Amino acid sequence: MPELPEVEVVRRGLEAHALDRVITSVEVLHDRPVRRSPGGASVFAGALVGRTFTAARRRGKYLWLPLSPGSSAPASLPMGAQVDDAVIGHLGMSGQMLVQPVGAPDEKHLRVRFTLADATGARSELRFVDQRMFGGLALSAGGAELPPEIAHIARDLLDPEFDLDDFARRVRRRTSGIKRLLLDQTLVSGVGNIYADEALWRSGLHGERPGDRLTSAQVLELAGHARDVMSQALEQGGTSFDALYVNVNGQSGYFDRSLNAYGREDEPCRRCGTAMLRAAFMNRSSYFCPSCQKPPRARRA
DNA sequence: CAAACTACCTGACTGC
DNA sequence: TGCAGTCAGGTAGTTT
Repeated sequence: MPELPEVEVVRRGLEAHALDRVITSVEVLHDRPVRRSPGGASVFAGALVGRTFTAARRRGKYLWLPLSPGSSAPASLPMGAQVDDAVIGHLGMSGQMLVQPVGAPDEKHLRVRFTLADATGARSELRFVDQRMFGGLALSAGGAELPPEIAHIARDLLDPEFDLDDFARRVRRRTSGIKRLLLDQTLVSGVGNIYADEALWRSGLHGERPGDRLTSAQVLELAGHARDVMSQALEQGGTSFDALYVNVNGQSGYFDRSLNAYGREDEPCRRCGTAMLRAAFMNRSSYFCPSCQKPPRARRA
């Protein structure tokens, strides 16, 4: 499951292999991944032919690819509606962006195929592959700046402009459990279930501790741990786009070697030896050490 | 506004 | 062997 480090690897791969090439054709093999694109598959494909991706940018787990100028807005949209300044992408649970030679066998879950031609005319394919289709691609009027569709997504912990003090202030105004707040993309983006559990374990905090019962220092330490876990994963992540397929499938080795909390039910805590627990949380699981991460006392009524 | 819930997806796995 | 059930989980949308 791609989390922020994996998405950053994908962004770098796109930057290296998908920019400054003319899109000569777009084939949408399944409608669902373009479900949020205005006008659907036909507008999506039609608007992109002849255009060029000019950059690969990221906010949290969202990617966007600004486009070279187009001729006009698609006729099927209302007058003045402009939707084709960038392509927004999200990998969801199982999405991959692959660069393949023209004619390489289709992946089982290939959803969208872009054929690209470089200045010499040499062609390649950019493919969006997504088994479970939580992810998707969409046209946006956003352009080079943050597209409006993802304006609600906060900066992430690897972003030099992330405002730690503001984050701590906002967390400490909330009554929800800290794990829920870590996963709230309007407070901080890019933290998924795995890294949330890791950061909480490193901080010795239970995920149900309410935000307003944390000190500023605790929030700052937690954010630091979350940032460290993700930057370490990024360092160990793929170095070449060829390795991307492996990385995006979670086989980079990072998860096997470096996780201290996620997936370790009944295994000894690497700090104190106590058996780790698993608890149901938001239709998924939380893993924690019951000794290092004490649950909060019930709030007085 | 904040909080909490559900829907969306497919495939691997488990138990009968 | 098959079939039903469970689990994985990010985000948008709805409800309270």
